[in-house]
Amino acid sequence: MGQAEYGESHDRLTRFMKANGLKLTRQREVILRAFLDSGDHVSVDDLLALVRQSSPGVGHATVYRTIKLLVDSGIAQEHKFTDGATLYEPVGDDDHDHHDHLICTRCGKIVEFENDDIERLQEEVAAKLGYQLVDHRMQLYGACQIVDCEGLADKESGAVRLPRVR
Amino acid sequence: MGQAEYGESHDRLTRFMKANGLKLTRQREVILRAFLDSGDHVSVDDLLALVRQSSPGVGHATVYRTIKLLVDSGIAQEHKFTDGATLYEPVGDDDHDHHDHLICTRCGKIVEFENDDIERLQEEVAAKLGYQLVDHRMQLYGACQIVDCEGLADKESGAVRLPRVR
DNA sequence: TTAGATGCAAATGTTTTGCATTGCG
DNA sequence: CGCAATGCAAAACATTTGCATCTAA
Repeated sequence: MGQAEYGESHDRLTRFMKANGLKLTRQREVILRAFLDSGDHVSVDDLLALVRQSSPGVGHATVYRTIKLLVDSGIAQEHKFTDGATLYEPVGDDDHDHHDHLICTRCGKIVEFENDDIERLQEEVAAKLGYQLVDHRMQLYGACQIVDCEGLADKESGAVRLPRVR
Repeated sequence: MGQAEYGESHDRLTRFMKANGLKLTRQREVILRAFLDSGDHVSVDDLLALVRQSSPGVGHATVYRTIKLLVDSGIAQEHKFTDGATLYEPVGDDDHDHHDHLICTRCGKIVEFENDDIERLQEEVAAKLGYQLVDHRMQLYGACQIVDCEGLADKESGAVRLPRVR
């Protein structure tokens, strides 16, 4: 989210590659571009389809391997929802980073939100139990009251821009 | 979790079966007993192994099918963590129901906790976005400061009794 | 008796891996 | 040139399903 630009992410990827003795291949560049163009919440399969529009020869194993690289280099974020394949979204360049998801149980639409109070309480809980918080997953599942929700196809689930909920 | 007793769960299962025109088979009783005996956070594979100690002939498909029944009848709760198989735990008879998990990133130990403030905030967030909250998943991943943690085998992850964190 | 349950094997869907070949640096 | 990356096919997992057989009610 947050309109990650290609150049910036490309630089980041290049740096990551260099730092780890990896190579910047044609496929990796194509995958990166497709990933950033896609917007958000794509599965490896989605991404493969996008990539193949311009580069039909790319194998799915390459996409699996590359998306992991994007995660490790801080370009992509991984989300495992209750079912289906793992989804990935670009990490924002801006400050909207710690967000969670609310998934509509009727149409599968994914809404992103952030709530600093919850975030803070999570830290507190972990600390009180004697843990150093490393990561968290929070997903809310709910039915939306909006009319157009029900009609949405399962695949037609565009995410909504970050509301800041207080 | 709240020491679910066999008799009680058995009754519940019987009622559920009757209500849905299903049958209470030998296998289902064995699986139920093994599940309750196990304590908590078992995978279908764990459960199958337990079941086969007393009933070697049971097939894994049966366990998959039965554990779903236990979930539907309110005896078991399902948890999908970041990796590995889905884990199940008995639902407590007592009032400790809405709890979440903190998973140690070093040893995999699962600590349960409940925090009403977070719970309330989740409801609030959903409501403000126009959703009726149906379910939620919250998992904290952290490294514990306790000495004996590091040594624990990956499989040796016993869950700790519900601390109420405020 | 009969609808539902079982056990097996096979199918599914997602992700990983082995390996011969290709290509970046 | 040499090591890493690719593409393919196959393997690895977790879970589901088809089907002939069994069994609870």
